[in-house]
Amino acid sequence: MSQLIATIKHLISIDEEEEAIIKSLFKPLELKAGDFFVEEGQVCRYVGFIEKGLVRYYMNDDGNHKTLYFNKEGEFVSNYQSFLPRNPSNTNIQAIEDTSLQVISFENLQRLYATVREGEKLGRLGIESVFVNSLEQLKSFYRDSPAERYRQFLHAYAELAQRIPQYYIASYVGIKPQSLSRIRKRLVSKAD
Amino acid sequence: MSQLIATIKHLISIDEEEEAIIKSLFKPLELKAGDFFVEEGQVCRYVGFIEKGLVRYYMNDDGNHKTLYFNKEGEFVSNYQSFLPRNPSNTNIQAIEDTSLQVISFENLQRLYATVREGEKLGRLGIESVFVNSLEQLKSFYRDSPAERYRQFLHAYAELAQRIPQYYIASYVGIKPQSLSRIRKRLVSKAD
DNA sequence: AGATTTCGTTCACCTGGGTTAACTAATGCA
DNA sequence: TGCATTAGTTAACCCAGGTGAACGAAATCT
Repeated sequence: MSQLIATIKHLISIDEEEEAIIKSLFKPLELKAGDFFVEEGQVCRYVGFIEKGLVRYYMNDDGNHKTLYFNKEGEFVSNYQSFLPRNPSNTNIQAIEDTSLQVISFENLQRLYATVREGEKLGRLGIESVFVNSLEQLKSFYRDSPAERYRQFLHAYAELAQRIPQYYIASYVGIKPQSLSRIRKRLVSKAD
Repeated sequence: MSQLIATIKHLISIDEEEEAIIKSLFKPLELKAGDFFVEEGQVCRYVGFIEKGLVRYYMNDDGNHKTLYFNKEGEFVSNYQSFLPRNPSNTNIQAIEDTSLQVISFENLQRLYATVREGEKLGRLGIESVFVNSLEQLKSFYRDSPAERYRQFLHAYAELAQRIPQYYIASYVGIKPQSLSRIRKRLVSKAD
């Protein structure tokens, strides 16, 4: 919980009273590896803050799982496209490892907006960062080859590369595991 | 201006007084074909509503222009990633045709939020729709081949295909003009 | 109208990711 | 502990898009 408060304090100023309110609005959630934070067809009921663990977003392309994103400890997780308008989700969010979260419901988030002075700002910053991430990822598809996207993934998530299976990384990069193997081989021979 | 009001009424309820306020907060802007709504490095100062004409978003990938999106009459246009946090834009928005807009500044948008009862909702719906579009586009890169993306473009923007040069469409689809020519030829031969 | 640039097409050749399949190593399970 | 499944690698072949160049048709300029 202290991690969550620290992260929020990086984004907005809160006093002790507000800190107490925020703490009362979140509740813990534990996911085992393989459990779902949201599943396709369900409405995403929470925004979660990951204290420990790792989740992946993926969509189902008849049978094929395409990995869209990862979130790790210290980050917020939600399908805002489902959470905000309260529509059924068209993507899945699944724990890759056993994962501990603090989650806030839609109703409690409205309370947070109403009672914490910079609450709305917090919400806005959260959405903005998700939005910017998705745009950056889109731009990367326009700009970069799969090999380059893999290189950037390693660069941006060096420590995660150990915890995420290759075939999820391949999927995130937009290619097949066999192709990622090939790319890795090419990178090693070009070793720098 | 009446187009703008009609579009807003599709999204939220406003009374006559609010309608008058909204009208007072927008001002007209005319762009000649080739003019910029925002240019890289500038802060995007407006959200615009296109009354007539057509714009494209593109990013500069050292010399290569990658087209990210199009907006036509009846749609809102802005680089929210620059407009909201008031950061310099990393993309360009350029008129493809002579374009007539009604634009609202950041300050006036805050006034709209403050004085129109469902103003905040209007803002939220606007952002949400842009966000959803960008996610759908990202998913399409994971799911679909360039040929399929072109097919979907024709389906979604049938009337625009006449007004947008091929090489912009190719760029939007994520391929070279030569490849788009090839794809078009394949589509014709498979004619259905 | 004539000259020039821009746009779209076609072609030949190249390249990198997809596919299928085989194999090994690691992991999970009984 | 041993067996079965899953994960990662390699290889051969295929194919769609990239590249560079050439060409004709439009659009633009003077």
